[in-house]
Amino acid sequence: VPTSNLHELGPDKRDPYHHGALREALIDAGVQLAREGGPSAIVLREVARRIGVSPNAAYRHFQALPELLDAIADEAREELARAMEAELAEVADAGDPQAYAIRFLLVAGQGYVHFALAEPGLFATAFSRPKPVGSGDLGKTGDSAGKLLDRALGQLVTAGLLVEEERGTAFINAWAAVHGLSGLLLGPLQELDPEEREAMIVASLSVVIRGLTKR
Amino acid sequence: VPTSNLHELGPDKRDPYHHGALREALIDAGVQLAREGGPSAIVLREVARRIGVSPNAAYRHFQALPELLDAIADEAREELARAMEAELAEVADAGDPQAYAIRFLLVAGQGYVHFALAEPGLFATAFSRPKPVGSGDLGKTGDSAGKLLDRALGQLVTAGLLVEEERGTAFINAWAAVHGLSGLLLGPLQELDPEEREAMIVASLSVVIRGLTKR
DNA sequence: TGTACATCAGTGAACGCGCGTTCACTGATGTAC
DNA sequence: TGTACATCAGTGAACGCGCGTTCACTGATGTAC
Repeated sequence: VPTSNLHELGPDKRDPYHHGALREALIDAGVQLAREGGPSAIVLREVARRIGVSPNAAYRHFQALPELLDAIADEAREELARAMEAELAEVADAGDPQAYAIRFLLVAGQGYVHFALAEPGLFATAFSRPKPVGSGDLGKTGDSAGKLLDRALGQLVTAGLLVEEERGTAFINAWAAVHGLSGLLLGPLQELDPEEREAMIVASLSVVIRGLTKR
Repeated sequence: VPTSNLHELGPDKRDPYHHGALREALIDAGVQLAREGGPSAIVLREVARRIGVSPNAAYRHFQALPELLDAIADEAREELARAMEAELAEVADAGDPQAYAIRFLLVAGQGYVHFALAEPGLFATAFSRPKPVGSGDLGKTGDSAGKLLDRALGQLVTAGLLVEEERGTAFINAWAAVHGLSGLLLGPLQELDPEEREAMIVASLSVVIRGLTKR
């Protein structure tokens, strides 16, 4: 194979010229670093090293490191949402809309905490460069995990378990519960064994749901 | 003043020999760095620089940097507890034990979140090197903030608002609520204005209390 | 269809920086006689 | 009370390291004629 043909064979790691999808490759490698060691493990030189590209090549695609970090954090948030969706896909609609709405919120919350426990590095990265959420558009715009929570709350409203005026409070409430639980289970409560952990997730979400829907 | 007398006058910044309280000074300076920039701002060389001591002097008092970091995180946790105590000191016992118990828990939670908002660097530092809390001794041992929460729950039990069997769940529940709220208000919800923020804190804690005490 | 040339996406070397830690040291302090 | 000496708590210099970023460059690609 003559050298001049290498480029016709598509991206080749050993031939760095015209990588073609370097931007995506940089983000992917960064996500991998985040997965392994959290936000502080994202290091431009190591990202480049993993792709087999010189460190300064990144500057063709990002103004500087922070811009790459933002892209990586975005990706981490997407992965969180995908993990939640995966768990939600298994929730069967069993006729009773009230039971379904409650179960949907519960599983969404479980998905959130499960992701934090399974991917602590990505979870921390997702919130290391927060995308501000305004009080007006809670769940409406922004990341897809927020949209899932908003959908869950909408179902509670439709089912008559939550009043529309409390939807904003409920949003923050439910989010705070799973977010806090995630932080604690990864931190001071890291010694809880898996069964205790799972029981706490369910109990915690149950209390929130009870508190929200009781009027 | 002859040079030989300097030491009799106690620690003197310009005369580094036999500083006397270097260990405490190192921790204090580290806490200050944490206050200003969070856990990642704690840097041994800068700590030493601020005291006016050579970097390696720290090795007389700490085996290595992580040991100093632990001491600083301990101190941050203490400061959190003190902030909560300060708010709790103003809670008046107004006869009704049920109302008092609820108010005590509410103010404890507010103190927690207020500290996070007022000292984000210290708050992050407090949880950057978590002291594991076992499932058996929730609030019994460990940091003093946990003891305050345990006291609050004890009062709820005494007042007949919480059953003893649910005390463990309640502990994690209430902690998760204020911890999560703190993280969100410092992160994605940082654009909420102070009134909205305060309303969310109260509303969030109310839901938890309602969910906990409703049986 | 072939060729000149601008553009694009990478390279290689170097920069200055600040870090944690180690080394051999030194001067002050406390103790034994 | 004075003196020899061990100990203690610091110093100063140096180490190796890895980082983000800048510079001038180069080879491949795409385009105009």
